[in-house]
Amino acid sequence: MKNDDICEVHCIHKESINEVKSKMLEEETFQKISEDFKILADPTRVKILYALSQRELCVCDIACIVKMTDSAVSHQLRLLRGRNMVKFRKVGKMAYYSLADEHVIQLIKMETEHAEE
Amino acid sequence: MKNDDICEVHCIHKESINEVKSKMLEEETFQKISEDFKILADPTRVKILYALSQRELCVCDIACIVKMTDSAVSHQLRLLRGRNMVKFRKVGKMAYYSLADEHVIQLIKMETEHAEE
DNA sequence: TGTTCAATTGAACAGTTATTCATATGAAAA
DNA sequence: TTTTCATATGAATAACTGTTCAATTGAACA
Repeated sequence: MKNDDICEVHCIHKESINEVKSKMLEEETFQKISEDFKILADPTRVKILYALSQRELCVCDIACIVKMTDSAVSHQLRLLRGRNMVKFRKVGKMAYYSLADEHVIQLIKMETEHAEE
Repeated sequence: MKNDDICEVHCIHKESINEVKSKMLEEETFQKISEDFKILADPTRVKILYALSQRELCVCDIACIVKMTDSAVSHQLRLLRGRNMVKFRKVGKMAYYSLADEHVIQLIKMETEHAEE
């Protein structure tokens, strides 16, 4: 196996490595976690989510609030929809979006407080 | 100003917009928040931080644990150092890294629990 | 002094991503 | 039906990012 080879030769602290290795999470879990954070790694998306945490809004309103084109906002909403982070209802031509997952807002609020130091 | 123009013509819910707009954070704050999350938007960095939350480790050990080359790990550590998320002490040729900010681990743990549903 | 080795660094490459622009959809109003 | 308008979408572009590779640094030891 290649995994071990990387170390076997040069690594120094075998005990530390084994101890920490045994506590590591699944590869898949780390992947999932970073993918979730990736959603919040863009200011436009954070703004959209923050705005939606205040109240339900249509695409046009969001675009106005976050100062982006309708198209750009729509693309981001599509992404957020795919992640089940927002939901929407159609009324005529318009689409009203709202938060589907309050969890993200907790993360954002937590980070806001930490940033304000 | 261009900011208003985007809306003025077509936007529908002026009250909603004004209400939400007044509650929005500073542009700079959103920028800062998303930059912080960007750090956690990569599985290798999450693994490194998680490993360091278990104990102090040298570059070589980390490389072994996260299954990456020393070089790749060193590049990421440089980035994390720049953000004051890790600190290190030199002992001879080796560099022992540890967490400088417990806050990130809280975020990761929070996201882990949420991911395990 | 010269060699070895952990760590660092810069340049290059490949892969990803956010925005723009043009176009399409589909519902309401004319 | 035809036009209008909110939203959605695909393709293209530009900017960014993570890893690799080659080379360097600097400490320990022969």
